[in-house]
Amino acid sequence: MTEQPAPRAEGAAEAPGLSRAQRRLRSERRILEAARELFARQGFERTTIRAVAAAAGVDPALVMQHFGSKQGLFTQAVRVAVPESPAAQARDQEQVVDALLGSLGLKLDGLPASSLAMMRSMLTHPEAAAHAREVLEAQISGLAEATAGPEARARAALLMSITVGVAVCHQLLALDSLRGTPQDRLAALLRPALRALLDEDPG
Amino acid sequence: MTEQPAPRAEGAAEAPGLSRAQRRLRSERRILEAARELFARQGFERTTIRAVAAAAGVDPALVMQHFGSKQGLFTQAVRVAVPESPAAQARDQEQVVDALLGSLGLKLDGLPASSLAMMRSMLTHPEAAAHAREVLEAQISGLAEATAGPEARARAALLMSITVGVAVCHQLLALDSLRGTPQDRLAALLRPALRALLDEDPG
DNA sequence: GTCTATATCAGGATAGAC
DNA sequence: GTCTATCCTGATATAGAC
Repeated sequence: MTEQPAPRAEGAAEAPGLSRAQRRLRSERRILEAARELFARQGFERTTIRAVAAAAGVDPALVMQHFGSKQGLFTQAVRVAVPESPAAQARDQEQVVDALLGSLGLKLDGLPASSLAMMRSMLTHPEAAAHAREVLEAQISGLAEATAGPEARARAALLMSITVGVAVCHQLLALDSLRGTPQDRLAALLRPALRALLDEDPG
Repeated sequence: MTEQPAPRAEGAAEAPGLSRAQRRLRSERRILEAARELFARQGFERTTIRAVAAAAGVDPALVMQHFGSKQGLFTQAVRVAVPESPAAQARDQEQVVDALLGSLGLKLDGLPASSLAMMRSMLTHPEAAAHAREVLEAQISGLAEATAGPEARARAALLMSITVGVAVCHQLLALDSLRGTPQDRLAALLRPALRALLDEDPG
C-alpha cells in the first residue's frame, strides 16, 4: 500500500497506486461485467473473446489468462447464487402468487445480466441449457411443495413455464405488445391466471 | 421418361430414371429436411453446412449451389405458411381457449421441424428473432380482436407468452417435470389459467 | 447437376517478451 | 500482470472439372 509502484506495465497507467492483486481483481471484474453484457445481448456463439476484451478495455490474451477458455469465461459469467424458489417460504397460495409475480417483476425490469446471459443461450448452448434446466427444476420442486392438490409438480412446472415465457417474450424477444404495457398492469392481468393454476381443480 | 439415361454423374446411381429437374427437386427436399432437423436441434450457429450435407447424403457444395449461403438455407428452412392466429375464427372466449390449447397441443407434440428451427434460434439469431416477433405479433393481433374487455392486446400478448413459455420449456428445454405429464393433463391444468386471462377483470 | 479442390477468413488458443 | 505476435482449427464460400 505504501510503496511507490513503478509503472512497469502499460496498463498500469490507468490505475496508479493499486497493488497487482487489486489490479487483477479489477480486471477480472471488468471482464466479467463486459462478458455478461455481451453474452446477454448476443448469446454464447456470437460473442467473441476479442469483443469482450475490447468492451472491457483489456487485451484479449488477458481474458484467456484469467478464465482459461471462452467456456470458462461463460461459466463464470453466468454463475450466480442459485435463485431460491419463488415460493421459498410462502404460507398460503396467495403468497405463492405474490412470490411468482415478484420474481417476474424482477425479470421484467431488473433481471441481472448473468441471468439474462444464461437465458439468452439456454436454447442453443448445451451447458447453458443444462444450467437452465437445473435452476428451473429446483424452482419447480420448491413450488410444488407449496402447491396443494393433485398434480402439484405439473402445476408448478406450468407456473415456471409461464414465467419463462413472459420473461423470454418481454426481455429477450422484446415484443412490442408486452413492452407497451407497464409491468404492474401485466402483473395484475397475470395474477388471476396464476391463481387459477394453483387452485385445486377437478381436471 | 422413356429414354435411357446415361449414368453421367455419380449421384445419379441412386436415382435412376429421374430427370435432372426431378433429381434437383429431390435433392433440395432432402437438404431442406435435414437442415430443418439440425437447425431445430442445434440452432443456427452450431449447425454446419457440412453436417447438413452429410445428413442429406449430398455434397456440401451442392447445398451452396441450391441455397446460396447458410443464411439462405436457414431462411428457406424456417419459411412456412405463417400460422394463422390461434383464434382465427373463434366466436366466443371458450373457443379461443380451445384454439390456444389446440395450437399448444400441436406444439407439445407435432410441431413441425421448421417451427422448432425458428424457435430454437430466436434468442440468438437476429433474423430468427425478427421472424419470431413478426409471427407472434400477428397472432397477438388476431387474438386481441377475439378478446373482449380492456387491455385486450396486453392480455393477448400474455396468452401468447404463456404458449411460448410452455413450448420452450417442453419442446426445447425438455423439462422433465413437463415431459412427465401427458399433454392432455397439461392442457386441462392450463385451461383455467387461459380462461382467467380472457375474463374481463377489474385490474 | 454433382463433386474435388481450394481460397479465405474468423476466432480460439498459445508462447514468450517485457 | 499485461501485451505482441502467431499458430491452428473449422467453416463458409468459390472455381472449375466431369
